[in-house]
Amino acid sequence: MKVLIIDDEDLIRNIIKEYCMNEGYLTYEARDGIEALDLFKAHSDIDIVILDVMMPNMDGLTAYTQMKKIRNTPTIILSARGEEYDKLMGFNLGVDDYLTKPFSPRELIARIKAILKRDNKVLDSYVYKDLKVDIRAHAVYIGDKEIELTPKEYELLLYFIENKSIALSREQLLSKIWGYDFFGDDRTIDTHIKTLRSHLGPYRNMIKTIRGVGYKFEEKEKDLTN
Amino acid sequence: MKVLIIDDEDLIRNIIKEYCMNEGYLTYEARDGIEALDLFKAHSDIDIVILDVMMPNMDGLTAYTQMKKIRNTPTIILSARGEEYDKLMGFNLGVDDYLTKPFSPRELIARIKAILKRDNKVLDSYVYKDLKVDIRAHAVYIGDKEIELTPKEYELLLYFIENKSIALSREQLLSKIWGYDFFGDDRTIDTHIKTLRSHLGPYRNMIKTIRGVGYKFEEKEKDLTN
DNA sequence: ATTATTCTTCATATATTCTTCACATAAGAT
DNA sequence: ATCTTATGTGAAGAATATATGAAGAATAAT
Repeated sequence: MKVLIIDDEDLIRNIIKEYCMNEGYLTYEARDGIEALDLFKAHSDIDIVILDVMMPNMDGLTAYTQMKKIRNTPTIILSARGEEYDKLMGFNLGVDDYLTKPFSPRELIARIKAILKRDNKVLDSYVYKDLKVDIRAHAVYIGDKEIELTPKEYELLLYFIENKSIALSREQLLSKIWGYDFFGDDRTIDTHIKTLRSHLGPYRNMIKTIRGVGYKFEEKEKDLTN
Repeated sequence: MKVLIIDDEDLIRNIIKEYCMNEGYLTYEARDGIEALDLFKAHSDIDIVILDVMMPNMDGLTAYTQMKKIRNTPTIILSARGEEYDKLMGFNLGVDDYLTKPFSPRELIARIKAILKRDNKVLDSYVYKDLKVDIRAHAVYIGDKEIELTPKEYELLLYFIENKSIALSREQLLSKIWGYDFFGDDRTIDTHIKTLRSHLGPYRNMIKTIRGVGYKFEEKEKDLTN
């Protein structure tokens, strides 16, 4: 488990770090939003983010917004004041959890565990119109007909679903699905996208090409009538 | 219901015993792993084992290992040490439940009940078309003809039935059927799948291969017409 | 101890999937 | 409109995973 801790106060960071290490989690640390974003971009294997809203350079909410654009990683937000809570709600951001300082580290660890646990069995299934992905069965259906996907296609589709409406670069897809130790060609993605699309049949347009960037999965098929 | 209580502390043993008797369970008691094993061997009607990890002569985990070799009886492990490490190990070993001392006897009873309940709701027969598995008789039929399965094949089939429509990894099958202490090759599963399939004859396609993952048991034979 | 059965491993065969490449097509830029 | 660049696509060989057969090891039965 890898935790990204973002807080400008050394004391807080260290306490959190200690507790995380105690649980056997690996930690990355950042002092502000800029650092945090760099780390977040560089390490796609981060499992959870712990983020202080009050920070110099780039405030927590901005950093949070940016990170969500890159990847959908569970995040716990820390705040010194209760007022910030309203702000968060105002943003209507899908924050995973929220803690006000001062908090007990035990409480934090408990919440981390809860989120990671919840995350491990995130969705049992995904349904959009008559496209269904049953994760326990490791199967994909259109209507009641099962469509056979290869391992890579299945993983791709799952990753798209977990990150719907987020533009994903080829780099990102490679590192997340193929692993950091893949040194092949970017364009191999294209071929898998091709076959995945063809398997998705009428839903092929849910995978949208973003020229110069990569691909994005959206819950609306492009209009086929033109 | 017969409970084997293994703990070197008389006090703890007696408390557990009291509560068990209150529930109408019969109890066997052992002070250490050696005694426990003797009792366990002698009484094949033991329904559940409650085991302290810290004991003289033979420690709990060793005793646990030995018992698992003899029979697969649900086990609740007790530990005085709160370290997460032990807990994790416990769970990885396929223990049914885990409690850290001090625990409330009520909690223990609740867990015993949960396990026994889970254990009892196991179906006593499974039927699909003319494939019949009579669990009480430990026999499998296709039509009227009994098909002879080896122990591993039978356990595999049963586990598949209990987890139908769920993708099962080789790891999972190994740890559940072979036990956590099997250090052999993953691929030995394949061979058992092969022989089980061949024994299942016309139903061989109910065991579906999920490439890159493992196997899945489904209540529909793969369509052979295409 | 001997025999029979079952389990595990290994080598090989087969099937599927992955990757790359070349070329076609489409989108933006000039 | 043309050029440039990025993506789409089909095909083929490489890489990988699973299926299978056989043999020795382990276990249980006699």
